[in-house]
Amino acid sequence: MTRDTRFSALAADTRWQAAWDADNSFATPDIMRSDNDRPKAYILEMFPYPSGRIHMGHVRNYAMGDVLARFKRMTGHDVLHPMGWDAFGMPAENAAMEKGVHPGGWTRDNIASMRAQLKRLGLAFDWDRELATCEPDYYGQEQALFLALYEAGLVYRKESFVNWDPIDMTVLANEQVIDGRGWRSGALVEKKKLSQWFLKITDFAEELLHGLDTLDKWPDKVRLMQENWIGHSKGLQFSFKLTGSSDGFDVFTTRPDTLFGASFAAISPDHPLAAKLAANAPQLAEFIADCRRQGTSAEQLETAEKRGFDTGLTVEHPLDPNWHLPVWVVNYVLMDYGTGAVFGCPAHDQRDLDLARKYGLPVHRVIADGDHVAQVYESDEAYVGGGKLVNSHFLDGMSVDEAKAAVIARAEHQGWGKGTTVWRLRDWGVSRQRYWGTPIPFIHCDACGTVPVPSNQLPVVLPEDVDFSVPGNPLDRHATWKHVDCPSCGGKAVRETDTLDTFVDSSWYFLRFASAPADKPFDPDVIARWLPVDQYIGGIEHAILHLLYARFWTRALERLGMINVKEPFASLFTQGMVTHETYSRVQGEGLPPIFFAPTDIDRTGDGATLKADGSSVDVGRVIKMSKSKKNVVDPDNILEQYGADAARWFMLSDSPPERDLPWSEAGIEGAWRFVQRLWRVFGETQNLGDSAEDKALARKLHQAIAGIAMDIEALSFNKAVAKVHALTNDIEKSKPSATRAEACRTLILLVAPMMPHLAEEAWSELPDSQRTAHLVAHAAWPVVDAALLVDDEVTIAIQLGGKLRDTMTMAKGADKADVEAAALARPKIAEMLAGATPKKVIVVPDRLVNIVA
RNA sequence: GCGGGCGUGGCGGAAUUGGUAGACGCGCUGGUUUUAGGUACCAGUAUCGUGAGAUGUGGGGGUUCGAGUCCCUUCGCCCGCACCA
Repeated sequence: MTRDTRFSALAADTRWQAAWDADNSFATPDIMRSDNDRPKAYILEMFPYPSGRIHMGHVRNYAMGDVLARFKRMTGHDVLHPMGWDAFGMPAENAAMEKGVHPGGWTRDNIASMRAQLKRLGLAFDWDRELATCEPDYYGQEQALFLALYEAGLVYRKESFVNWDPIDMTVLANEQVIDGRGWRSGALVEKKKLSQWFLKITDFAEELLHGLDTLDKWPDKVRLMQENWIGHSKGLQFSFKLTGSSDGFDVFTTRPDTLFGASFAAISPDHPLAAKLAANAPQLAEFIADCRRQGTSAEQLETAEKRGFDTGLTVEHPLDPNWHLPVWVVNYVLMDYGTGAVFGCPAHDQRDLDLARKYGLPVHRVIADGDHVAQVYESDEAYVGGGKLVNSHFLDGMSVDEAKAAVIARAEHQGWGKGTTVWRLRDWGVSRQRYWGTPIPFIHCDACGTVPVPSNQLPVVLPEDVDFSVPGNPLDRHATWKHVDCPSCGGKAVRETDTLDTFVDSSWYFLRFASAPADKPFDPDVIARWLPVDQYIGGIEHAILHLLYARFWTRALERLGMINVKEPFASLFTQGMVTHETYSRVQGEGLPPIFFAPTDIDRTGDGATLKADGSSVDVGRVIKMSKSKKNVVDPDNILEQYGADAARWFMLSDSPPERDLPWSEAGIEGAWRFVQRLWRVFGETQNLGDSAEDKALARKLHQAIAGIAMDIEALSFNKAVAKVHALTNDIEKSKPSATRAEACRTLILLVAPMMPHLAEEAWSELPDSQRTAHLVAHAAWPVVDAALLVDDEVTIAIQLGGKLRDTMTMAKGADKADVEAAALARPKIAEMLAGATPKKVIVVPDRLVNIVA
């Protein structure tokens, strides 16, 4: 049989994808089978939103999970590696409005084309477990879970603000608010209060915080971000009494030590007192209305210029009844945090200082900053560091922590306040005034109030006949869907027309992947076997919200006794983005630059020209691939040109997986050339040459087997790739031998998780006697000969005063004294020492000798 | 603004976690093979210096026999901020 000198990637991709399909190679084993003694591996990548096309970020994410899943299969695990679709969400409704298509049809078409793209990558998914959150068999079960949480008292309704577009008469997402205006209408966005559904995630604040301690296989940065997000803080809650009134309001502070530096009390524009005062004060009402045009995001609130309105009221200082502080309504105090009111201490809080300087309020130092102790505070930068208390009566001389404790103790003793813990975490608002989401299974009845939909009437299915020609929620104006009989009294009633936040959909999909019975959300016994997910892989942008919500949902179901796991993801890996340089040309003053796609560009040395006319364009920074900057590379073109294995290989090469990966034409071509190079090496599997053994190569082979396995386990794919390169170099440099032939055969297995099509092709060429399975997909990872892992000689560095001067080869494990003597005996070293006796000699076994002269 | 992260040759990065900085790849330079281009193969490639050598991990300072790694400080870039997914 003659062998092609070139590996035909396209033909191999098709052939082996068909073979895996026919063989059902990646079916999930029945984990409940009675004789099962294999370890399990649940490998999960964050499921994608079906936008229509996969992008390189997906390719990278799924290539990583795939390598791990295939590797785990080779190392004898029961593997669950599923794929599905986070299929509800705004883009489908936007498409409906812009193109007149139905969100369902648009979404399902997108799923079909993205599924085909993923299949072309040769990903080892169990497609039988595919799910889409927009299908009633999924969201119906989600409704059942939502009702279970409701029964358990974890769901409630309250009034809350939304971004309201007064022209389009619709609720906007934060991303639809640009510079305070609606993205379509351009209208100034207002905050509007609506009655909405909430999940009591705050009930779990403490658990979610302490649970982080058990997640030792999560990145520290993610745990830290979640810790800060949950935001456990201890402080003082106390009441300010309004001067000349028995009324007052509560404030919370984490800095009770600075109480003597107070110069005003501040309440949120959304504080009840502000609303009460505004009723008789048109200017204050106008100020509050103005604040509500700021939008709802914390970022907008905190970056906006600090502004305030003096209500004219004053409150008594709790430590000195004769000291009166003015009460201001300020735009940076959040109603959702603490009590919605604070005292302002400008010297030691930047926001308060900004406000004080703007309105000429007093600024008193109470914490000494080194030698600076004067009460009058001059700087425009607040001092937030530690130090001794000054200008603070009985607190003078104490440290910040002592003063905090002293003030709290006095407040508790005198009865005007108490030490309190507050959480930054807020309850999760899950209401969305939109069509394309899971209907919230409730019915509003004038007589009975808000009534859950009885479980035998689930799922509440979204109506298909909806009209997107006018803005707003089509469910709300649907002619028939919302009108139902009350399940309780049988009278006329209306359905809840809000749908669930799509984060709810992604908060339990990993359970449904493991077990998806038709009549209930999941089977707890099966969940008990598969969960937790052994390796979860996704973008760092999900570090807080998605991951926190999924943890909460899992704990809530556990509290309800529905499952027995507390933490859904045992190990988390956050991969970096795929980036590309940008090509642009300025159009003229005031105009945004025009961007060009990489496919329209010829890259020359340090510049770039347009293919169409050869004119030059500017090469811009390397940034995340995005449609608006046109710096995207379509995976389909790459697959067609180079095949799946080259694409996968490039995604895994070079950049550490947690860091960004800059896509380049040169890079993918390099990967493609390496695929061809391996193909040639795989042609040497039967070339025994003259010698039977090549000890040095055997050593390198076994070091590679062990090293690559370790790197894959650690998801350090770039290092695994480097080791494959190094072994390939070693094989090519060595003379034909039985060892070399064996190394070539073993190399097939080593690259199989990363380049499965090439591996199958090479594997199929081996005689049956050299194959442990008919497909490499079923083959076992090669066994390491531990005796070959250690070298018997090591190179030892010789330093003089920490600078490298010489190296020598010694037997591994050589005695310290021998190593020292050998180093001192080196002619170069002796010459440099010139007979002087070293002060000190440091010997690091098998590593180096440092001689301090 | 708040929270988190990253920074090493022309480029992506490696460095057994305080012990020979630059593995491996890309690119580039020179050469061989090929009708030619591509492919493939061989050699070289941190910087300065003819050399011995010196310098070098964003900048500055420190700890240490020894720092890319630890500490302080500073600059730049990226991610998240609760209705994007």
